[in-house]
Amino acid sequence: MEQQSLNRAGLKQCIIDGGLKATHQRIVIFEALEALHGHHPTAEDVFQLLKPANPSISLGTVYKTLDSFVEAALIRRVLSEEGGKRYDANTVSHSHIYCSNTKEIIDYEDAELEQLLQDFFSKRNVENFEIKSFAVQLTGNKVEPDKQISIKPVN
Amino acid sequence: MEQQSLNRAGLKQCIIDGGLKATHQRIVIFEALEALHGHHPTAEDVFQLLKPANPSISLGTVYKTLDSFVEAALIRRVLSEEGGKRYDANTVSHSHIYCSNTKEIIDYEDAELEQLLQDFFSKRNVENFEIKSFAVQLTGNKVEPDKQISIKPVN
DNA sequence: ATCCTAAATAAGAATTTTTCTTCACTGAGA
DNA sequence: TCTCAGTGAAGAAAAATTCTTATTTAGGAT
Repeated sequence: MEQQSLNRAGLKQCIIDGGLKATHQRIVIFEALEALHGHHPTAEDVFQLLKPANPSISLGTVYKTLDSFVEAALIRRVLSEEGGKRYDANTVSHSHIYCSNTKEIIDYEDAELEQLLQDFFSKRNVENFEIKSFAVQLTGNKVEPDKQISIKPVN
Repeated sequence: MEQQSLNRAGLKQCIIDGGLKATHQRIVIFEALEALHGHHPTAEDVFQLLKPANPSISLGTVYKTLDSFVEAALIRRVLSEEGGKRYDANTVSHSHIYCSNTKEIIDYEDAELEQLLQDFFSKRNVENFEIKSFAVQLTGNKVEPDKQISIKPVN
């Protein structure tokens, strides 16, 4: 409980620093995003997580708040093949792997890769564009050791 | 006209090779996708392009067909921050630049970058994943020389 | 060439996702 | 404390996507 309070003060400051009023709704929404770290939630996901403890919160507010946060660069939109809007409180430059089987989006952090691209784009000049960020999008299939098909021999 | 007929035969074969029945609707949808090369259209975009010449085509068919094409790997879904489903008939590995001002998605083809990543991922082993493809997503702002603000001095 | 059948389509209803509108309310500075 | 621009709730509205059903069609078999 006390740690949550501490976090809340921090979150509040973040929101203010982003140039937004630090309302209760915004604070709990930000909190939910941090709780869902690595899950790349939709507005609906955040809403569902919040509802039990905040029965009066409105889905419209969640949508609007998430977009305000993105505009204030407090969070990011996550690129999606599936067509929904997804958000990520992790603003540190990182990449994602999209699993075409499970439709999951998984964080992929690779310092070496980051450096490689950093170097590349510091030299490379992209015509007519002021590049602000880059990330690698990997597509693949999860190889789950536990989901291996194993036919147990009779006897 | 004759070239279109030629293309149609080719497209038809593509569709069959993808394991799908080559219906008229599928052929004209594929044709529309090629015409919209580099535009990363939505289902609605394709529908609007097709409707004048194919008044009986149904939007639902366009949605379903595009998904069938993706499943058959004839086309790709384009990653989007905006949350809509976008498609691309260009299956050659390439990257995209997202312009946060105009919300446009622009193709970025860079052989050197492709090679760099190819090399990187041929060595790098991503745990629990069988990587099938990769692409760089750039975010930035278009610098349009013609859109410069210039205040003409009085007199 | 004709027939047959599984697959595909049109049409529109239904569902899901997102945005918008209105009005009441509240955070934070004067 | 007072004020007010910004914010929230609620739900209507709009946009995007999927589903249902009866009808039609492609392509293989006859």
